[in-house]
Amino acid sequence: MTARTSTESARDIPEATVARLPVYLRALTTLSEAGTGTCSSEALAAAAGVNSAKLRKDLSYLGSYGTRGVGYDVDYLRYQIAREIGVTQDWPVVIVGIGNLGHALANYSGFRSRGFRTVALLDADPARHGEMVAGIEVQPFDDLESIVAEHGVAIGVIATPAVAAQAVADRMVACGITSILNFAAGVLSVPAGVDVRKVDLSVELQVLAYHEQRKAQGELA
Amino acid sequence: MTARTSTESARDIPEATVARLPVYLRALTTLSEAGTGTCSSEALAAAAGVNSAKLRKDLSYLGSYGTRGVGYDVDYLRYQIAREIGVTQDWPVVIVGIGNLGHALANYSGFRSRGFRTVALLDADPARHGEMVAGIEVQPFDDLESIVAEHGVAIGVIATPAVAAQAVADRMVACGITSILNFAAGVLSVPAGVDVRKVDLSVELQVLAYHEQRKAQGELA
DNA sequence: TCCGTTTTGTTCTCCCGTTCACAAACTCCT
DNA sequence: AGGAGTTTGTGAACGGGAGAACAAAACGGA
Repeated sequence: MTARTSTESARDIPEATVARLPVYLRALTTLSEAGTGTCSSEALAAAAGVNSAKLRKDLSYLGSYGTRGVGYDVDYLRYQIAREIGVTQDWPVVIVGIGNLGHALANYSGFRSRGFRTVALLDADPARHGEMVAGIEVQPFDDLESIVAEHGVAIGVIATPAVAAQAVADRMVACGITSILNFAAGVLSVPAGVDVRKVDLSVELQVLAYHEQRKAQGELA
Repeated sequence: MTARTSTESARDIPEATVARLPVYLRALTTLSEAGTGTCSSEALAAAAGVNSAKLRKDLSYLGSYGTRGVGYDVDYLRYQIAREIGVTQDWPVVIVGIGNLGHALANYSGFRSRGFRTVALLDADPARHGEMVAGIEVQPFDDLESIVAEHGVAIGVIATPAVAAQAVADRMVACGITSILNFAAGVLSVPAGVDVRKVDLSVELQVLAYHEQRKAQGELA
């Protein structure tokens, strides 16, 4: 899904593993807050909802952070995963398109608590400019370039209607953004070296509908 | 991701293909609206953002709906895919948790236009009851059972805080819902036969952060 | 110190999904 | 009617990820 064409680095962690690391991170945070100091791969796997063998294999890509016969130190492992996926540092993020979804994203606490700082909310509609959302003022989309330059933004979020998405993406790429999270429908085309991840709510529902339909067919057969 | 333990049916379409069918469906709709009557696998694949060989293989699981040397009839193929994933019929949906995200979901036009009808918005907070969102009144969560029974709801959406999610899922399952779209953080445990799909916004950003960090490391190496 | 217990890290095998490559099938032109 | 040109549908090779199984390593008790 995510196009990777940039430079290869020493250890490359499988894409499937990368997608699970944030899940482990969250499980570890929960365990830590519950006062757990050490946990086995079995326990952590249960908390993360995966197979323990898969968990151990995933962690082995990062290094050897466990102790045989004992398990993993929760806080230590948590730090190692956070460092590996880069959430120990602070990532400035720009959100474009402050409709219903943009509002929800701006207010979503899960971003800030995980190292993502929303530095600007942009919208092309002048009627929205000046509105305060989640303590941040909505600014004109044309301010994109100056904001990206000022804060060194590398990650952009697109929450606009589908028709505007490609134009927004082009502007983002032009001013140096290299990672895009896209909530708009349709396919974005971006140059090599730019990562795009897409979240499509209606696709998720349609997949559920397919399985639901199959269940119904099975019953009357 | 999605646990499938229900009855196996005649043709089983690979999970990866099922996830792409909605994308093809959208591309076909766009083509149809642009007045295109026929298209090749190459053209459709470009519109959907996939490899043409993959597209043809995916479509071959549904049947043989193309014509060699010509391509696919846009409207005919669109109908076939829609029928296969079950969006020719109307799916009643319940949304639980009418915070920022719940608002966005209730207002999201992509659901209704794709055969999903929001029949109820539920929230445990009495302060929200009676509020009109997207033309629908927010009702108490305790009305879940009666609403599900009345409308024959099979699909539920969870947009609550993480702490409430498991309890909501349990109630949903107890009253007959068999497909859940979960936006809350954390792992849901449900009995076999119930499908859960999870959308985790912060996981998506963290995956981007990982790749972004790698790009940065590559530059200074 | 030595042995049994626990748990990690890793190897091996299997399966699913992707991609290539090509034969079959259809259209159009002569 | 026949041949050239297109495009589908699919067989086969390939690569990556999932899970089982086990050896290596640490701990604890006698």
